[in-house]
Amino acid sequence: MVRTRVAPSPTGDPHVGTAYMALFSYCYAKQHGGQFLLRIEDTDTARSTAKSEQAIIDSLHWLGLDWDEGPDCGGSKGPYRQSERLPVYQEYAEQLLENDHAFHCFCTAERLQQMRAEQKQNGQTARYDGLCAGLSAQQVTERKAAGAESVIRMKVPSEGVCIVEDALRGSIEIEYAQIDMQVLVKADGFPTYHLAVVVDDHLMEISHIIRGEEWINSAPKHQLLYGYFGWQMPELIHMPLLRNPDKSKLSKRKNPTSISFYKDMGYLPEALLNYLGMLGWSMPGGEERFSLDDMIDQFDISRISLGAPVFDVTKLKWLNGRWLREVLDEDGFAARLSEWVYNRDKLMQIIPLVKERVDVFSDLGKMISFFVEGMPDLGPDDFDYKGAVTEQQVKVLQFSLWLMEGDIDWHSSALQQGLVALAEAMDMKIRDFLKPLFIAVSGKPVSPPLFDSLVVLGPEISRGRLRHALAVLGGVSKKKLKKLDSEFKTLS
RNA sequence: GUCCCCUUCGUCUAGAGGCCUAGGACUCCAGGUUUUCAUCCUGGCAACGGGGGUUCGAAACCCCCAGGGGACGCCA
Repeated sequence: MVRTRVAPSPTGDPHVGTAYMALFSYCYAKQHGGQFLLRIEDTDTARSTAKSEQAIIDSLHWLGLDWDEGPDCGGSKGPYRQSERLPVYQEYAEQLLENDHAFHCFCTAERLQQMRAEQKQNGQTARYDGLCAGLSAQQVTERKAAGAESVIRMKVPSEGVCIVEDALRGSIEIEYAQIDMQVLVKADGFPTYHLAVVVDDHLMEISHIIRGEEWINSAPKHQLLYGYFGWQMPELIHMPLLRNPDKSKLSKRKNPTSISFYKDMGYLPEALLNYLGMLGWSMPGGEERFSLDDMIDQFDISRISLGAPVFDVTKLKWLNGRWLREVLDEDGFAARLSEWVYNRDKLMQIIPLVKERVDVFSDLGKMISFFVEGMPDLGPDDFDYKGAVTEQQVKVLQFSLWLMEGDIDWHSSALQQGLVALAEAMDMKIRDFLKPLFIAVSGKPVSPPLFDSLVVLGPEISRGRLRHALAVLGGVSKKKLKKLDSEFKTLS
């Protein structure tokens, strides 16, 4: 039985890279008549949020990548949220300890940092030096009794070569000496990714792991753990990483990476999926427009190319256009359009903002057009008003963007509070402060109330517009960004 | 720095030793259709990273180099 999974961590916006892995995992499972599951990897207590988990679930459902088992729908191998499986990991960590495959480690962060720095300086791979590996049971007990914090690390052979099989690349050889004695259980008692993923994939009977290439280097650790437990290793399929136009790993600083951004911009889920499918994979017949079902029918991992593809929004846009005009008839188009923006929920959000400002319906057009625009059509001239200082505007926009990228509740009052506080910290009148934001967000010097508008637009589009405005104003150099960053930090 | 992965037009890709004077698509340019624009159609620009092998024959196989990317966390 083929069983695949996608296992995102609920930190921040749901990423197109997650959708990419989910798509390939889904296709592989479905093609083989197997199951696809969703597991939430929330073992990082500091960064995981329920909000993010919900956003991931919503985004993947929007795309139509539905799972057979998961935290929202249950299943026989649950729970599917790692924070709810703590006793399970504890049991297996205990087992490793008993069989001498793991050990307690009391090293401090400072010591580890120093050790790594020295190793790197000596041209070695940074790796735990094994100081605590030889501690006796008695020593461990004593130190614990004395209240010392500790973690559990896995043991790794000091010699030899580990060979992991990748379904796309064949054998990959990595010397054990290169492999770190990974922490398996943190001081807070939570497992790290490495322990949790192995235990869960085995218990959930995952047969094929489709994940990003970034994981290749930790595959030996996982294989070692499978060996320690006496479990069968699943097939490994490492997908190439999606990249920014500058070839670095796809990141939100350089490219919109959030699935909801594309949803809010008015892309069709079918088109996004289709585009993701053509990155690193192609239909045997060379068709560029294909549906999820087409992909499942024709899927074949031997058609995956290994060069990491650049996520090119221009081509995605063209593809979306094809779906819009070639696949949808007029009824379908109308249905999708109202689903996107002219739905009742959205209108009910917008109406309170414009009702007082309108005499006849025909006044409405120019007032609300910015709610349905992607990026407003802006030029530097639009920021040229009485008393305008570009330098200052850039600062306002960049600082506001950072504020909005932070952990802020996307509600009118929270946004108002945050921005007003920022204006005060910058010693600016709120009116002057808000002006460039109005222009950036609405494309006009006047618009319905800003904070409420931001809420209607949503975080993705709002941030996108601020970035767009910054670019219109000439962009911010790396050097300047650094300077602004330190200034921003002193303010907040 | 150490280790790992990758390498065909600017970008996404086809290519499983002869069908390759390397095909398609996006972008861009030129032309046509269209009252405008868009769509659509036609055409054009543009690539096998370099060097060694193997072979009658290499974009494809092997080796070296270079370039790019990734990993080196009590993040995932």
